[in-house]
Amino acid sequence: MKLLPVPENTAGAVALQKMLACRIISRGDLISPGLIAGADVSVNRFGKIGWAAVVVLNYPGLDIEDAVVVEREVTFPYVPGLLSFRELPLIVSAFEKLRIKPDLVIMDGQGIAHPRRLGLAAHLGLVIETPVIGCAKSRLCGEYREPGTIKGDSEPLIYKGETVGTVLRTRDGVRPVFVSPGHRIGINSASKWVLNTCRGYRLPEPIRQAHLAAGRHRIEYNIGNPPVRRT
DNA sequence: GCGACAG
DNA sequence: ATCTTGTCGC
Repeated sequence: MKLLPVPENTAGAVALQKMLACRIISRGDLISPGLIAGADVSVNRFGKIGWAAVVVLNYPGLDIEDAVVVEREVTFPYVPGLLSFRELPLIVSAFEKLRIKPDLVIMDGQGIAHPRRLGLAAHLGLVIETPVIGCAKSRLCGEYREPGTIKGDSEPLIYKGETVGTVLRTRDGVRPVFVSPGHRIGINSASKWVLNTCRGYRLPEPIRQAHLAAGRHRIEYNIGNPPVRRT
């Protein structure tokens, strides 16, 4: 089956998600992933062009070993719950250009903490057949109690009576992040590796570096293509 | 019908 | 996501 088609409409996209979700493996642990990648997408103001960045870091050093940024037109609109159809084409093509393949990926967005259990990170895991963790900056679905205020404090994220992820404080006094398995990793291991790759900032280093890389390319584009202005 | 709603 | 400088707080 085609894992990432261009959906005819939202109904088709939803139907595909329901079929793919049953393939997700949300269990397992990783003992020592020597290479951890971060992925993120930046889209310009009009949602016309996007930049997908994938940065591979070694662990535990977290030095950059490889980085790829892909620039491409974004076609699918942003619809809550259907984000993967908008961003995955870019992300996947960036992964294909990577010289070094990571043992684990941390992706900006939800994993199985999704209405149909197929958030961006889960969908990515199926496509690249690699362990992926979803680490989102805000909630899409599910309920939770506010975790303690200290780095490492956490609370389960529960959706329809089922624990789908972890609300995790990655730094003292900042808003928590929403961690959930994407594919080939369990809930506990997912939050463990997010915490292990946090170095003084709210977001784990792999995602932070990917975000920075994508942003740099967007700036370059803006310099070469000055925005038209009205006087 | 109403509110919620990753990026 | 993006538009954006200074500013309040640990």
